[in-house]
This record gives sequence, structure tokens and C-alpha cells, in this order.
Amino acid sequence: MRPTLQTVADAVGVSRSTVSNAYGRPDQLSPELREKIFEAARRLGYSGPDPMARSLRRRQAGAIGVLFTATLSYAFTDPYAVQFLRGLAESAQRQETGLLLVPQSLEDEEAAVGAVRNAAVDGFCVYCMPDWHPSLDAIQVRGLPVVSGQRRATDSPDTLYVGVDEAGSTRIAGRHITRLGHRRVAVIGDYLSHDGSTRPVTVPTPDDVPYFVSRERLRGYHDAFREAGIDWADVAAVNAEANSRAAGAAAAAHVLDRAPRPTAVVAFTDLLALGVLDALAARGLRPGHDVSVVGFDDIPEAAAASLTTVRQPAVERGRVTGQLLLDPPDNPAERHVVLPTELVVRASTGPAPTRSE
Amino acid sequence: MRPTLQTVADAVGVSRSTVSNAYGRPDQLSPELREKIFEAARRLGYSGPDPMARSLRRRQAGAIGVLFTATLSYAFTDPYAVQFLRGLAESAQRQETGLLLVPQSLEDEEAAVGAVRNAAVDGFCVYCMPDWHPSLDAIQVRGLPVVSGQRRATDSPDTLYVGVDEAGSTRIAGRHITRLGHRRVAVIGDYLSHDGSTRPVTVPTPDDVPYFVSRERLRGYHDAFREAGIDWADVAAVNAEANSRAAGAAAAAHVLDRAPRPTAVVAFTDLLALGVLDALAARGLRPGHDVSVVGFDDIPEAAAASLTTVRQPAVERGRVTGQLLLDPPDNPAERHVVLPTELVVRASTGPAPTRSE
DNA sequence: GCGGCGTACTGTATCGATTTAGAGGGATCT
DNA sequence: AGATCCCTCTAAATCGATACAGTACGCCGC
Repeated sequence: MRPTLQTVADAVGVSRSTVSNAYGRPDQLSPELREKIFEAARRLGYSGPDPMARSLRRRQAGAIGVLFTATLSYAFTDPYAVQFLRGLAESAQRQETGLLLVPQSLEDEEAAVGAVRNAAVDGFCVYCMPDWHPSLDAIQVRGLPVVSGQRRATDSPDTLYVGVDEAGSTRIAGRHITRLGHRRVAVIGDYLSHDGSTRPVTVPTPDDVPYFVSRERLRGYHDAFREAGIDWADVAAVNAEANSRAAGAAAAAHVLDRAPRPTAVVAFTDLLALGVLDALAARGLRPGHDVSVVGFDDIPEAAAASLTTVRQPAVERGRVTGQLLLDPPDNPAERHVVLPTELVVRASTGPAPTRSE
Repeated sequence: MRPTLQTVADAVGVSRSTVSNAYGRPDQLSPELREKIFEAARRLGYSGPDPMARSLRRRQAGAIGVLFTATLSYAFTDPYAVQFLRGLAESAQRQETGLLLVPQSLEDEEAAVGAVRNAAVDGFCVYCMPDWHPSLDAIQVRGLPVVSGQRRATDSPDTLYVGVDEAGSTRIAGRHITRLGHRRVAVIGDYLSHDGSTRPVTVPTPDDVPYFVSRERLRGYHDAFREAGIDWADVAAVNAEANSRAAGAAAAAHVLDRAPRPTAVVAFTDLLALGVLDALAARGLRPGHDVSVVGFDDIPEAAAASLTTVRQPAVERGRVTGQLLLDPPDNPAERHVVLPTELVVRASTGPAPTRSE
């Protein structure tokens, strides 16, 4: 049988409490006794208080849960997500806390909810989940601190928020496009529709989009385009089945190969925008010349590809998320952090071509 | 006070056990009663059995711990690590298990050991830790299943292993280099010396290297070079302070800027090799022409950079690791998995230049 | 009418620690 | 000498659940 506190206590001839104190509160006993206890522990092969028992008793898990869309494995293929996690990990490490990646799936919602309910964590970080996903409700019920980068109408007012002004950012990006003279534009985004296939969709108004981030980003573009007198009905919208380069390219095909080709394509993420660039390259079209392209995030690859994009502080966002989660401030003002963004203009955007085709 | 099993049991008028069964063993009670219990739970805001209490009682945590060198955040900057994690995550998800990233640090070993001791997990995956790190011993003491990609003399024979034939792989890469006629070669690797700065080091024999993977990779090159009649004392070795592109470039500077410039540089990872390519570019030297470069891993960026490298199955390695961890086979033969590697020859290697400088 | 059996549920011990109040005893102060 | 205090250490309650043995009860067959 594996040794427990009791085993060690008996061996040394002290009480269980004293052994516990030896590990957790060195000031509660004499250094000699403490050393004697450690000695016995070593001899018996006792590796310190059992983490689960300790968690139960102290009512804290020493980990924060991170939710991700789609398969857990997907999280690692998005450079933006990776950066975000980096920041989060930094904060966590400072507090001797681990990161528990909670497997989430879009297909098997039951399993996803189960994972949330069973996660031994002190708080959750919601990274990117569509509004309708039941895991979000399951999290609420757990009653733990939650930091989210998105908002839903049904969210508890306790939910902490760390994000950016999504709509404001894309509004500025949209104005950049319209000032360059573009009037035939297309939008490519994930979660534009509830059904996740790559195909053109009709989005009567941004309010219809079922995922916060996409909704807000669309709203910004919608507003900017309207300001410039563009009829929303003329703006092509294509849903991408995933936030990946390949899906971006596939979505781009739907707008690039059709009669009046748009002169500008705005994408909701850099990964999608890079896919659009791939699609342009495949057709011999010059980015920023024949077709302007805008992304979002400013991942490292964006600079290399000369992609105009909205920069948001990925690592910082993760870091702040971690801080809020591990030590939630009481002051309501501090519970809602909006980080700055910046439009980074590169070569992928340029004046609208004067004559088409 | 938050509701517990007891609260719900009292509300419905049944025993605690029955409520527990309602969640964990639906076959133990009538569907009607089960529904009644869930109804009450919902009404009371009970979100299901407490994960920590459940973990304690069932003696299983529902998570596996992943250790990484250096700061936890570093894990995400290495594409190879990301791929590995992807595979691991896939296996874990299949068993409804989460991944707990256990913060490890090289500076604060105390904290690192503490993190290992406190991790509520069912097993550990050792990804890349220098042999001397005390966390490795701490893991042994925990007595949980461990899958490692490395071997130490002091490792318990129970340790599961998933890896590749490191020395065999670099031996083949080394022969590739010597067959191309290279005789002045340099080696760049991390953990070549115990002290982690970027600088030339003297490594009398591969056995002196304090980290399994580096030791084995060095051994392969050592053997290949000796086969070709190269004097080991003439092989320049440079330690890289980290497994990063920047460190690779910095290390390369030490060999490229010195009198008889090597005609080939072999690096222990693709990340380091990409750094070497950067260093070549900065000096106007042509890879595969003036200087040949070899990496290891075959990360996605390697193909884009035309880097000759050893391909090892990253995702697969993660996947197998997960399987072994969650369901350790009894058969000793299956507890030791060696995955295949392959030398991928690209443009970064070519015949040794006929005359120097 | 009684043994045998299956279903549906209960009671109790247990998982391994932490915490709080407090006991015992020597040193210090008055 | 007596009161006070501090320093160590102990005892008992508690954290929230699960496993297992056991009970109650209805039903079947002979």
C-alpha cells in the first residue's frame, strides 16, 4: 500500500497534523522534527501530500481550465491561439498553477459538457466557443471564476472579460478599404452560419451571426461599408468551415471565381487571410493590386506575407486573462479589460483597380 | 452554501448513494427516480459530483501531466512540440482525459519539483528534460505511469518509452554529409554542456553530454564522422542556449566567422538549423553550396526552407505516448516503442566545395 | 406457503489530507 | 509565586464523493 500522511506520522511517532504541517507550514514545528519527518518520508517512499486529497480539503485545484473549440488538438495549429496560451501560461506559472486543457468537441456536445463538469480547476478561460455551445452554460453552473473573450446575452454578470474592441477594430479596417476606393468587397469568416461548411451565406444583419467574435467583426465591416454607401446586399459573405489556411483558400475560391470579382476581401483572421493570399497566388492575382486582402490578429506569419491586418496583443491578452482568473478584482471596472488594437497596413492592400478584369 | 450530493439527496428524499448512482451508474436505479433527481439538482443549482472529491474517492484524476523544459510558455514556440502535443491531445480526448501542463523551470528547480508533486494526474509524460533535473526523480517517487522519450541510467524499469533511434538517425545523416565529401564539420546542439550559454564547447566523447536526446544525436554524428576518418577533435561543437532559431543563428556565428570555416553544419533540431540558415543568409553564404546544413524533426517550416533533415513522426509520437499512458500494456515488448525516422534530403545539403574560401 | 431470485435502494466505511481549537510545558515578566 | 505567553504539537471535525455489503420487497414456481 502506498504510504499516506498517517504512515509517516506513525513511523515518526507524531500526529498526522504535524506531518501535514511539515509540508505546508514549516513555521508550525521545529526544524529538527521537520527534518526527521522528511527523513522518514524519504525512507518510506512518501512523495508528499496527495494532490487530490489536498485539493478536496483546501477547495482549490491548482489549475485553470482552458476551453477550445473543435478538437483539443486544433488549438495548437492556430498561431494566435498559441501566443494567447503562452501569455496565459506565464501568468499561471507565476502562481504555481497549471493549465488544464479541457477537451471540447463541437460534434459530441455531451462529452464536452462532461469534460467541463469533471474538470478539477479553480477557474475557466473561455477562448473561442460559439454562443450556442452548452459547455458555456455548464461553466456558469460550476460557479467558478470565468474569463471570457466573448459575451453572450445570457452570461452571468460575474463573468470576467478580456478582449478588444472587435467591431471598432474592423470598422477602422473597413474604412481603410473604402478609402482606397474599393466598392466591391467580400467577407470571409468562420461561424458566420450555424452550419459549418465552406460556402457563400446570406447574413441579413450582423446580429444573425451565432458567435460573438465573428458577429462583432462583421458588425464593424458592415458599418464601415455602409458609411461608404455600399449596399450590404452586394457584399458577398462566405463561411469558412474552420479557422485554417486551407479553409480560407477554399472560401476565397467562392468569390474570386465569380463574375464581378470583388476588389477587396476582408477575412476575420490572419489564418483565413493567408488562405485568401494562397488562392490569389493560385490564380495569378496580385494582392494589394488586383485584390486587396485584410486579416485580423497579426500573427508572425502575417508580416512575412505582407498582410494588412489588425494587430491585437495576443500574449498580453493571455497574460491578463490569467491574472484576472487567479485573482479576480472586486472593482467592477477592473473586471472588464479592453486591450488596444492597431491597424497594420502592409502591401496586401492598395487602391482599388481603376477598371475591372 | 454550494449544494452537495447530500443536499440533493435530502431534497428528493433518497440516500446520497442513489444520487451518486444517478450520475455515475444509471443502471442502478429506475429512470423515473433518476429524472426526479436531475430535476432537483437543476432546481438547486447542483452541477454534478465535485471533481476533486470524485477524484479522491475513485483514485483517478482524469488528466495526464505534461512536463516541459524551461518556462511552460516556451513549449508553444517549438513547432515540433506543438505537433507532439497535438497527437497527445488526440489520444487523451478519446479517453475523456485532459492535459495538465505542469509548469517546469530550469532556474527554480524547487518550484518545478513542487509542481510535479502537486499535479493531480493519472500519469506523466516527460517530453524533454535534462537528465539532471530533480523533477524526473520526483516523478518516479509518485509511482504513476510515466512515458518518456528519453532514458536515464537511474530510471525505473517501469518507465514506458516512446521515441526514435536517435543515434541511428543522426548516423545516417552524418554519413550523408561525409559521402558528400565534407570533412570540416561543426555540430550545434542544445544541452551539450551543463551550463546553458551559447558558446563553443569541448565534448571529449558523446557520453559526457548531460541530456539523453542530445547525447544520442551527438553519438550518431560522432560515429559517422569517425567512420569517414574525421578526427573528433577537429569537429567544432557549439552549445545553443535554447532550442530556438535565434540561438541557432548565434551558435552558428561562432563557427562561420572563424578561420577554416566548416563546409557542413549539423544541428540537433530544425529550429536550430533554421537559425544556421539565417546566419548563412546574413553572411551571403549559400546553403548546400558554400555550407551544407542538416536539421532534425522535419517541422513544417523545414520544407519551406529546403532544409535537409531527419523526419520523425511528431503527431504519431504524441498519440502513442497518450495511448501507453492511459492504458499501459503488461507485455514488456509493448512498453518500449521505437518509431521510424527517415532522412529527408533537400537543397540545404550538397557536395563539399572543392576549394575553401 | 416457502425457498430462491432479481430489482431498487440504503448505510457505512473510506479516500488522504487540512484546519481549528486547544493541551502541555517551559520561559519570561511582575 | 503566580500570571502570562509562546512554542510545539495533538485531537477531532471536515472536505464531497464512491464502493460495497446489505436490506426490503415483489414475484415466480412448485
